[in-house]
Amino acid sequence: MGVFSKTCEYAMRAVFFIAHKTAPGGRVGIKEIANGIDSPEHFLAKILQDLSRRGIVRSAKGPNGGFYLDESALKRPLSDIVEAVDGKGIFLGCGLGIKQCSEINPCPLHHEFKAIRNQIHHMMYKTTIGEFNEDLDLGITALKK
Amino acid sequence: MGVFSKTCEYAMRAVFFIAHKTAPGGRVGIKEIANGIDSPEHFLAKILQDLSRRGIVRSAKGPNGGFYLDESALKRPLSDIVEAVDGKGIFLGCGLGIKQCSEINPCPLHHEFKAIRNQIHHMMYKTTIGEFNEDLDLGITALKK
DNA sequence: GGCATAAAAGATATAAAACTCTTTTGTTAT
DNA sequence: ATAACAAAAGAGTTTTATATCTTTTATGCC
Ligand code: FES
Ligand code: FES
Repeated sequence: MGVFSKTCEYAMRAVFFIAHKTAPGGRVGIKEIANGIDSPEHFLAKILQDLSRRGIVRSAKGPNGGFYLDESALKRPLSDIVEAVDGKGIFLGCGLGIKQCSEINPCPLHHEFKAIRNQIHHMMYKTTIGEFNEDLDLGITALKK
Repeated sequence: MGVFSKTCEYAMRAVFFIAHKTAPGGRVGIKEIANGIDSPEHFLAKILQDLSRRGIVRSAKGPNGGFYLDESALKRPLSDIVEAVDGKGIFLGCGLGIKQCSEINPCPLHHEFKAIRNQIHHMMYKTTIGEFNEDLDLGITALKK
């Protein structure tokens, strides 16, 4: 696996996709999202259900239903999604897996690892869900392949 | 999970432990290692078997047997262990999980993620297996709790 | 040789993550 | 009201990661 779980990767890509597709208003259905980010449809549905319960995305059933975001969601940091799905472990845990990362009982990598871990956190925290809409529009960045 | 798999975490801690314990020569048994890094004994045995097959650690059966390292191993980069256990995915894969991380078809996080990923790689590559023996001796750093 | 030691190898077991399928519930439009 | 639509919920299955247990093989010592 990479740095994040597959579930988390799908979650992030899906949210970016929803942000992009519904920027002009409207909703986007699970099939289109799954297709747009190249993920298994039913599995993604589960993930989005969860994000919906946690208030990160919104959803509507029935005709013209689908997923969308409210205004405030676009300004949320990406770290909210990571924490919702994978927990805070990645931002706080020891690189060598000892029970408790601390200054008092540090592992050999502590100093250097902490710096990198904080950078990951910082990157995810300053990145907002909505900030890539333009790039996606222009095709400068992509969410699959 | 953290950045690395549990298997990989155990592997790194075990190798540091072996490096430390056998610095003066001799070998160290699986029980002592498992105890010293707080890991399940039989599971760790599997991991070390694997590292042994890959030539990262050495082992000897019978009385006074156990695990040890040859000279050159102490100078190996930690990244060798990570690659042996988790593969290169963590050093090369896309942060959002798209099939292929590339400059041509980058995901929204590509630029920033790549920088961090390279730092992880660099940290693991410049860190050698033997370089923490002194700190461990002095109790400045620890491999459990 | 015979015994003790200790890792290697093999076979399972358990749990968690990843993925699939079916049914239910709520919505909209006719 | 009913038919079509689309997500929610529930109940699986499959795969991968993690962990345990048992048997075999190699080594050193007497
Ligand atoms: S103790 Fe290992 S990273 Fe802090
Ligand atoms: S394409 Fe996502 S990190 Fe390079």
